[in-house]
Amino acid sequence: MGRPRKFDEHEVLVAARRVFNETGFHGTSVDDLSRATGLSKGSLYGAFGDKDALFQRVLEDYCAGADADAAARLDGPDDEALDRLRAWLRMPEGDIDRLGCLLAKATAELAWENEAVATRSLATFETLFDSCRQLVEQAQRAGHVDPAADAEVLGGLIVTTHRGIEALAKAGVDTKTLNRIADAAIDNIALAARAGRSVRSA
Amino acid sequence: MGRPRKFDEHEVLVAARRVFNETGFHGTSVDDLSRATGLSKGSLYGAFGDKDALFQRVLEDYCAGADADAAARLDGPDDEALDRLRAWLRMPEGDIDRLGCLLAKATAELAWENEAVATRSLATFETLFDSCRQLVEQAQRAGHVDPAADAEVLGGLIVTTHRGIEALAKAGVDTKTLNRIADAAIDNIALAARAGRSVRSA
DNA sequence: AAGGGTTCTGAACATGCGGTCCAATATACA
DNA sequence: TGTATATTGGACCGCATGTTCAGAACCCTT
Repeated sequence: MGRPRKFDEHEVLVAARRVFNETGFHGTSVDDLSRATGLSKGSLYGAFGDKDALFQRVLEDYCAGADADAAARLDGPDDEALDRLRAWLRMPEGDIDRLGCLLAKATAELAWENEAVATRSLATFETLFDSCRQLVEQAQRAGHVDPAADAEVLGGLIVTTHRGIEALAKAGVDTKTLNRIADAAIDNIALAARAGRSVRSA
Repeated sequence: MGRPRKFDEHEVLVAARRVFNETGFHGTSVDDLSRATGLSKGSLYGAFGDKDALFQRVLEDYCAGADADAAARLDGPDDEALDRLRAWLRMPEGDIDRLGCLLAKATAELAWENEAVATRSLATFETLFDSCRQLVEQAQRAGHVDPAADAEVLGGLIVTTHRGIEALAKAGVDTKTLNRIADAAIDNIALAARAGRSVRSA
């Protein structure tokens, strides 16, 4: 009964995400969203509620995808774990559906006033922490990272590097430089397997 | 001649920066700025021009300070260079006047539409790259980092880590975790001095 | 003391925003 | 085909925003 929807919900969320990514939450008007999604304002409100609710749906959709990607990254032989981490850090060719984009807006613009946004963002970050920790552990089992190293901290370091790369990319640093940095980050972690002690503690 | 200003320009810029940092550019109304600075809206417009111009002044003021700090960090003996980098990466106790704050807003919200903002932000990032490269070179001279390592890439990696830490801090990751990550980042660079080769190239 | 020049004040303005509503339309079922 | 139900797209409203302006306040010079 009743008329069925003419649009695909997920596609709308993706289109909306693109706009939010470009112009931020407060910088995006509902008219912008209407134009980008092809839905009229009335439809948007009918389907998703107000602008805040729509953003939260977009964020949820995005975080769910990021969580799934993080889980998928765990699949594979131990001796390729470092390569998977490396691939994750390097900038994609096609360009920018990187994690940080929306989360950066979310945490920078909304987290301070919207608890739900803050909570959801942090949850995805913790998923990332955990997935990176597990990948480091895989690399440890493969003998690519010092088994005595703290996998949790190294995993955190990788997430941090990822977020930093994304931030610098947005600031305009060129891809080649960022990819060299990504490689260095992985190489340094691999190197940690060999030495095992810092200069400081020596 | 003429009536003298009742306010200190730099103080106004700092107050404005604090507001921009909290609520972002589009999320901050001129009334907010008026309240925070103690200046009436008319005065703000008279002294700084419109909102965009004020933001650019704030950014310039902030970047200049960041540039100066970067230069100051270069002063000191070579064998303390790594410690200076470590201190820079660790979260300050007092809290958040960190670099990334305003630059994050600037690049995330305005860079895409305001060329001047993008240019100024990138310039400060390149100052940072250079200062970190020099610090790594100091550490190399002190024997704390492999002299054969690429100081430019390692410097870039440190800037990246710094930005990542700042991003995670904003996302709500606790300070203790972030400081462990900061330490690991430095330790890994120091370790690079010992091994010198990555697992990959082995 | 008077005048000129500059700044402050606060109210007013035009614009664009987020949010709401509704008549017309399209679909599914009986 | 007819009826019920949802969607649609645009018109509409109240409000907050960025911006401006005329007049008052103030300092310096003469």
